[in-house]
Amino acid sequence: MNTGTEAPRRTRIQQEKRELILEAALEVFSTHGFRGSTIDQIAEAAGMSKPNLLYYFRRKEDIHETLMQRLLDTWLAPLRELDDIGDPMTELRSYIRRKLEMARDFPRESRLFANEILQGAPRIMPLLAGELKTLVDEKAAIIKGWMRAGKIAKTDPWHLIFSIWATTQHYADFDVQVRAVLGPNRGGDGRFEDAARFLEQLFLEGLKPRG
Amino acid sequence: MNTGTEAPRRTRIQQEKRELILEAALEVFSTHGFRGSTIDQIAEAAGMSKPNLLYYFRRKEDIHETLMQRLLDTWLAPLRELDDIGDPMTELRSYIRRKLEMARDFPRESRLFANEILQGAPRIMPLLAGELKTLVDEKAAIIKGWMRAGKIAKTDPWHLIFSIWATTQHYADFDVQVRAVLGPNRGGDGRFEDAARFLEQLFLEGLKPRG
DNA sequence: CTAACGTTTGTCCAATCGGTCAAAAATTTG
DNA sequence: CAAATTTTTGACCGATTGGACAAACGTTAG
Repeated sequence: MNTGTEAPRRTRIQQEKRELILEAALEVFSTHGFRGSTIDQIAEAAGMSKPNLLYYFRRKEDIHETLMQRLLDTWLAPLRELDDIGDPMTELRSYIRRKLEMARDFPRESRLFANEILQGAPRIMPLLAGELKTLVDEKAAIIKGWMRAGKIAKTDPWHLIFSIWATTQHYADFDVQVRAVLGPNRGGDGRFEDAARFLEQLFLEGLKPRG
Repeated sequence: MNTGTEAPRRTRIQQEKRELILEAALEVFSTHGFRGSTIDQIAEAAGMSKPNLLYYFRRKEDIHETLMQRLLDTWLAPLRELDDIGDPMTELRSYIRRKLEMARDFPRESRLFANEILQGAPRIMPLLAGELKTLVDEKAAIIKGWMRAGKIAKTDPWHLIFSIWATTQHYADFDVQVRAVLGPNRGGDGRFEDAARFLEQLFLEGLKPRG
């Protein structure tokens, strides 16, 4: 019976339907949070009946859990890519760029994550204090090395990472506010390029007037 | 009967109980969002029965609405204080500091706001595109004046404001993650001072190594 | 005292929630 | 084809939701 693979064996139709449900759930969870979302909403968004959805995911939590697991892998990929083989300033700049691109291309994933953290991270707390902390500490050490070598200004590497997260994810999580404030002209598709230009200058040179 | 004040006349006990409810609701709404919170939760947190709570606020939405109205006044106060009578760089620095202090002292208000925006700002959208946009445009003009005068580096004033919002509010909205990553030692009460030091340097000089 | 008014609560309601289940329908297998 | 298996659905369940309501309670003014 066992096909030999480790993952739970699923038919082609199961794979497709599960994917459909996860796509719908991402849409719903990211805009209403976990408790604010209903199975009916997700089922309707996925174009199937509630019992049918529950045939593929037995509990509401299972959908959310699967979604979060996938999210964290892709979400931390940019940070994982940060290493000290290249020029430090270039390395940081491309990390910021990649992060901003993720906010632009995967805003729902960003909001899903933000919702979870905002509400106290009840479902991923161990991951934050474990895997995430380890990764950040590791990258902070690299950055600290750059500072010691005089390649970038001496400052707090952890808060530097926080500031990159905050500024880039802001364009996904607070997108409604950003667009409302920028208005129809400046708030169009070009806003991400404006943001990229601004962030590059901010992290590179700050606001002190140039000579 | 009328005391002469314009506000709806309320007995002393009504004022107190309403305040109690709003305090409890802030706690609950800020951690579970609007849909994720229940009247029972708020009533229990306020130490009264559900019907008693509904005697002071007829609907769940009324509580949330009152909370949001109060929030926006105090929330935008720091930005309102920004004017061009002082030294630009000092003015910006103290705005950042005030904003960070608000994230430290009023994290629940920050999260309440973040929850609302994250979910598409269904209840305050007109305010964002109206009052908020007007205020930001006004301040952006002041900042632009500073840039023209060569007082600070030329860049996008709107995205500058966004970056200040993002970096400061991050310490309230993502507090759980910040503390988890920093760990018990660096994540203690001193984290806000570390953040203040870092942000000051970031916005002042950026990351380019100093000569 | 009593009447009037403001406050509090127990009880109830319809709607919605997450989830179950048996049976129908569709698909795959022999 | 028919049997076995997988997929889909309608009906239903207990729990929880936001809210209504009348009765009870407390307080104050005359």
